[in-house]
Amino acid sequence: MKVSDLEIDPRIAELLAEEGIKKLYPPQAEAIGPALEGKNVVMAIPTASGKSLVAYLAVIQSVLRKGKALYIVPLRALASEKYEDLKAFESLGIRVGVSVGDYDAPDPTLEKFDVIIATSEKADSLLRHRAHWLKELSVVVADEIHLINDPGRGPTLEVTLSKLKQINPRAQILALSATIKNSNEIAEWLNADHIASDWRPVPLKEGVFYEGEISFEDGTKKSVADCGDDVSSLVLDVVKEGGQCLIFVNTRRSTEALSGRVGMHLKDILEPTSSKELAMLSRKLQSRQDEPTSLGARLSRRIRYAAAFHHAGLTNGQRKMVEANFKSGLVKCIVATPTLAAGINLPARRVVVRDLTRYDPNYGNVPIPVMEVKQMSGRAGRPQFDTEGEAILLAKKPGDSAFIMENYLLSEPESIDSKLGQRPALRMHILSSIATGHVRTEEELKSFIESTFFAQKTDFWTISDIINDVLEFLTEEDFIEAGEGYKATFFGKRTSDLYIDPLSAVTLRKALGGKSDTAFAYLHAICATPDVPTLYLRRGDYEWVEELAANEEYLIDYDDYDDYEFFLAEVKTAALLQSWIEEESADAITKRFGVGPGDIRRWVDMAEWLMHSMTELSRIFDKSKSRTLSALMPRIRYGVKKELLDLVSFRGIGRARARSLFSHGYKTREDLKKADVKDLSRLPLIGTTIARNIKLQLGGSVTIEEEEKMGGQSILHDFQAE
DNA sequence: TGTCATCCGTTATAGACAGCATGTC
DNA sequence: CTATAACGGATGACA
Repeated sequence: MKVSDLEIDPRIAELLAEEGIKKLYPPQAEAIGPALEGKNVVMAIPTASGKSLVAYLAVIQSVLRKGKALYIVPLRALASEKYEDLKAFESLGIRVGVSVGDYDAPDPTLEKFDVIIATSEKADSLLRHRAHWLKELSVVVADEIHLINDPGRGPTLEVTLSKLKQINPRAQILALSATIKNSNEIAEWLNADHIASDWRPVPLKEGVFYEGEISFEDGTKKSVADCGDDVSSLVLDVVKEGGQCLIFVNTRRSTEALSGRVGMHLKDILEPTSSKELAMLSRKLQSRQDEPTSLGARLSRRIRYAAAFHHAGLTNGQRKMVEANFKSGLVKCIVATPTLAAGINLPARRVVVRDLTRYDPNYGNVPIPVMEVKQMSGRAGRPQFDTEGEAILLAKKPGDSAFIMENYLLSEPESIDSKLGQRPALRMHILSSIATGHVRTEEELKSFIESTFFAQKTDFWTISDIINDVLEFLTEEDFIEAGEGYKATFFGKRTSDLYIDPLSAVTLRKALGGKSDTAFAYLHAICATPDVPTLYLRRGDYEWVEELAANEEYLIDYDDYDDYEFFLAEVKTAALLQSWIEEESADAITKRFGVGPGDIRRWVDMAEWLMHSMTELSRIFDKSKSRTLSALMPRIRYGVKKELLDLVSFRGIGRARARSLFSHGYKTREDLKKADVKDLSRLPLIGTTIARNIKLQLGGSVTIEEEEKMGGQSILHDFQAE
C-alpha cells in the first residue's frame, strides 16, 4: 500500500516522502485504515516494524482536525525519541511537548501542545492533578502496552488507561505491543480492532550456537571460525563481514568482563583508520570534565578496541555516548544487560543472547521469559542496511541446544497478566482514585475496578477482601474518611499528589514524630520507605555498616524492625546518600557501595523526591522540622556540604567546580563579585567560558540575548558533565 | 626466579518511574 | 525446589 493512496492530509504524505517513506509495510497497511477512521486499535507486532508510524499518522490526522493527543511511553529515553520523531511534523503546525518527571516542557500548563508525550507515571500524575485538558483528548497512544504485565509499573499504565477511558470515553485509543500470546484480550479490553503479525521489515534468522556451529531454526547450519572464545568468535565472524553485534548477558559484571575479552580479539582486525578514531574517542572519554570514576576508565579502555559495555550503572552521558558511537558504526560490539532491549531503538546485524537465565534471590537462576528473549532478538537487523538479521542464543552444555530450540526458538511468547490485584498497587491507586474524586462510593470503586484489564480476567469479588483490607488501612491511617462514600483527607490528597506509596507516607509521618534532627536520621527515614529501594548488603559490608548503625541517631528506631538485615540495608543506603552530601568523590562511593556512577544519580534522584515529600508532610505534622528539611534538599541535589550552597546556585557550577572555587578562596557570591574573570578561569575545572558565565550571572543587568547565550552554554556544559 | 596456565574456592547477582518552582491571557 | 560467571589466591609447569 502506498502512502499516497491514504486518506490523509497531502502535506503528511509529502513529509513522509521526504523521509523516504512511500510505502507501508503490510501490518501498517492493515492497521492504518481503522486507525485513521478513529477506531481503537491494538497492534501486536515485532519491535522496529513500524508500529509507531501508524500511531503518528493517526495522531497527526486527529490533531489537524483540532484534536489533541497523549502519547504514553514507558521510558524517559523513549519520550525524547518520540519527541524527535514527531517534531518532524511541526511544520504542519503541530506543537509537540514532553512531560516527564525530571523535565517538563517549557510551558507548564501543557495546554497549548497538540501532542503531549509522557511516561505512564507522569500521565497518572497529570490525572491526579486534575489537568482538565485530559478531557479534551481525541487520541491516546499507549506504547509497549505489554508492560501491563510488569508487577512494579504495570498497574500504573493499566489504571491510567482505565481512568482515561472513563473520563473520556470518546477518545481513540491506540495500543502498541510486542508480540504476545493474548494481545487479543487486550484488544477486547480496549474495545479495539486487533492486529497481530510476525512480519518484520528485515527478515530474522534465529538460531542456537554450540561448539562452533550455528543451527538455525529453519534447519540450515553455519560454522563459525573459532578464536578460542565462543562469543568472541561470533562477534569476529559478523564484524569481518562489516556488521555489528549486540550481546546480552545477565549481570553487569559480565558486560564488563566480556566486552574486555571481545575487545582483545577485535583489536587485531580493526581498520587502521577506525582504530585511530577509537583511540581518540577513548582519550576524549578520559579527559571528560565529569568526575572521573573507575567505571569510566574501564569503559574508555574497552572503547579503545571497539567493544563497549552498557548497563544501568553508567551515567546517562556514558550510555548516550556508547549508543551514538555504535549507531555511527565506530563501536562494533556492545555487551549489555537487558537495559538495551527495552530501551531506545539500537539495531545490529547480529544479536547474541548468551545468558538465558536470571538470578532470583528466592529461587537461584530462573529461565527468562520467551517474550524477553524475543525482545532482545528483535534488535537484530538494521532496516535499510542489513538484508537479514541474526539472533543467536548460546548453548553451554550438550543438552542445551535442543532445549533452547524447543523452549525459545519454537515457542510462542507468554501471555501477559494484570498485576493490579496486588496490595501495593491497590493501595496506591485506590487512594489516588478517591483523592481525585474519580471514585466516591463503593459502587464507583467497583465499577472502576471492573473497567480495568484485571477485572476482565478475574472476578471483582475474588479480590474484594484485599480491597476491603486496603480501604481499612487507608481509613485507619487517616488517608480517607468513610462517611457518605469516601473522601480523602488533606494528608491523603497530599500523599496522592506527591506520588508516593501510602506506606511511605505512613513511614514519613512516623519519622516526623521522632526526636532526632541529624541529616543522617532524615536520610535513613526516607530510605526506610518502600519508594527507595535499599542497596544489597554484601558479605564485607556487615562490619562497617553495623558499626555505623550503632553510632547514628534515628527517627525510626531499629526496635521497630523484625528483620535486622533490613534495617542494616537501609542504613547502608542512607550511608551512600550521606557520603554524597559530605562530598565524598563519586569514585570512592562507587567502590565502597559497589554501585556505578549512574546508580548514584538514581538514588540521589529518589532521595530528592522523597525528601521533598517529607518536607511537604512536615508542614502538616511538624512544622519545626521544615527548616532542617528544606536545607537538606539542595545538599542532596548537588551533593555538597552546607558551605557550598551559595556557589552551587550558579548555573554551570556543580559540586566539583564549587569545591574548586571554595578551596581557592572564593567562598561566597561576594567573593565572586570581587573576583577577576582571568583569575577564575585559571582554577582547576574552570575555564574562560565558565568564568564568564559566573560573571554574567552576577551581572544583574543581563540582556535577553546574553541570557539565552548563557542558557545555551550551560546546557552544553550539562551535557558534557553527564 | 619469573611468568604463565590451570585449578578451585569464594563472591555477588537486571532494570528505573514519580514532586516542585513560575507567569499570562 | 532450583545457578553460574568472574575473580583471586594457590599451585604447578616451564624457560
